[in-house]
Amino acid sequence: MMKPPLQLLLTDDHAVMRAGLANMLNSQSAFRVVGEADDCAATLELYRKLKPDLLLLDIAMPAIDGIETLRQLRSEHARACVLMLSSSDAEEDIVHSFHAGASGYISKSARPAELFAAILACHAGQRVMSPNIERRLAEQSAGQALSVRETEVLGLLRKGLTNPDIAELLGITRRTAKAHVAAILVKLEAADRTEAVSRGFERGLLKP
Amino acid sequence: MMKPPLQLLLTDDHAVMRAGLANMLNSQSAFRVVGEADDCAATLELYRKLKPDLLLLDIAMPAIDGIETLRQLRSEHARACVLMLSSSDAEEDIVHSFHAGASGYISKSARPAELFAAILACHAGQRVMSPNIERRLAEQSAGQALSVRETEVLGLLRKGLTNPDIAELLGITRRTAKAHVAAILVKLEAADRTEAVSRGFERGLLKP
DNA sequence: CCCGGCTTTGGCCACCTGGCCAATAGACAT
DNA sequence: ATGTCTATTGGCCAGGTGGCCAAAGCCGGG
Repeated sequence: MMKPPLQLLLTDDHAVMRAGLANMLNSQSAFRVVGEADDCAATLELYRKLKPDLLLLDIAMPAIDGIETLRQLRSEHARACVLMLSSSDAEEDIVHSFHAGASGYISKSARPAELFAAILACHAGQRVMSPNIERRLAEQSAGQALSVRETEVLGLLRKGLTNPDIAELLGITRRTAKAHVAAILVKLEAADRTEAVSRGFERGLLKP
Repeated sequence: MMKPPLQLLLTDDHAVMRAGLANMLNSQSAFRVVGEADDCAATLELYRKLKPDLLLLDIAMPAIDGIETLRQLRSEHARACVLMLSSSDAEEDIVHSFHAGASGYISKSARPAELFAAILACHAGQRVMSPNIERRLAEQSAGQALSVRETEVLGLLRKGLTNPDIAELLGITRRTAKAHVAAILVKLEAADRTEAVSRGFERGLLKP
């Protein structure tokens, strides 16, 4: 006796990836792709309509990224089962995904069999991670996390703002702006604000 | 009477993408995926062995990226037909791809039918680009290209080096280093070196 | 053969930067 | 309640930054 296939919803802004993934998953009797979305709005709409067993959600998307999409979905469907698909493996994405309520996180570098297993495990209520992702999380937890304010300041540094600029924009003194920058430099192990921004991109704190 | 299917070689570091793509392409009678590679070395090796009609090559790869892989392949097989697959659509990648001898360039956001058409057109000897990529190239040619030296300096800025640091490293005076930085700021329309680095990431001049 | 771009170099100056000293108030966790 | 973390603020200073003036040699395309 066969179980009915799992109903899957796919979200990825790359049509080629969606089509390939759908093709591959549908060739497995355990899965059935019932819908595809290419952005946040379509995902929420299809989720309401289709009530899939699991959502496969790509992290990197233009405008509203996968993490924000996940947040919005969660606020509506608290028990949704969502497996994040990542290309970057930036540690920030992983941490944020789980904070936003992801059920699992798997890299696109995973072999198909690993993906299948991840979907099943995820649906069975387990927290799923690619082996190499677990390794990364462990080794990189050495890097301090930026506070909310610091992340905000990093975003301003990126735009080329000086400390006085930042102070005015945030309504604080330039001394305080300077303190935030100093904290960022320490936490990102950067020699100056320029290297800090570059580290921001490397760590996924900043998106191109 | 059917033509024999086109023999395709697939290169992408993401196994999920490869498998999905292979699945999709093989479901078309016009195509046949004869090999898959996940890095530069495997690509060169399989190309020699299989002599495919066309190589579908992903741009973004760790260690040796698609563009460098393309260069190496070209130096060996001058007439190879290579269609670049991109996730980023950064203009730098596109320009460099064609410089390195790509036959075509298509975004992963393209619909499957567009991909099929691109493969056929590419094999027929045409230069292929996604419509939205052509648009980008036109509108962004406004941005000046960095010279070789300037690109080199941008890479050093990213590491947090000061002008004196750069001067010493490159064996030039600090005045000259300063001149290069100034040129970079103008061309990237950046207010300071920090914004320049951030622009570098946005434009694909720098890779995370 | 000439034009244009790349690379190289000098000095002057107002401004910004990051390191150093130390301290207070609020939030959240234990 | 005690403690840790965060955000906030002040002044001093050596050194780096970016804008401004201008100009030379070299190389490849027209």
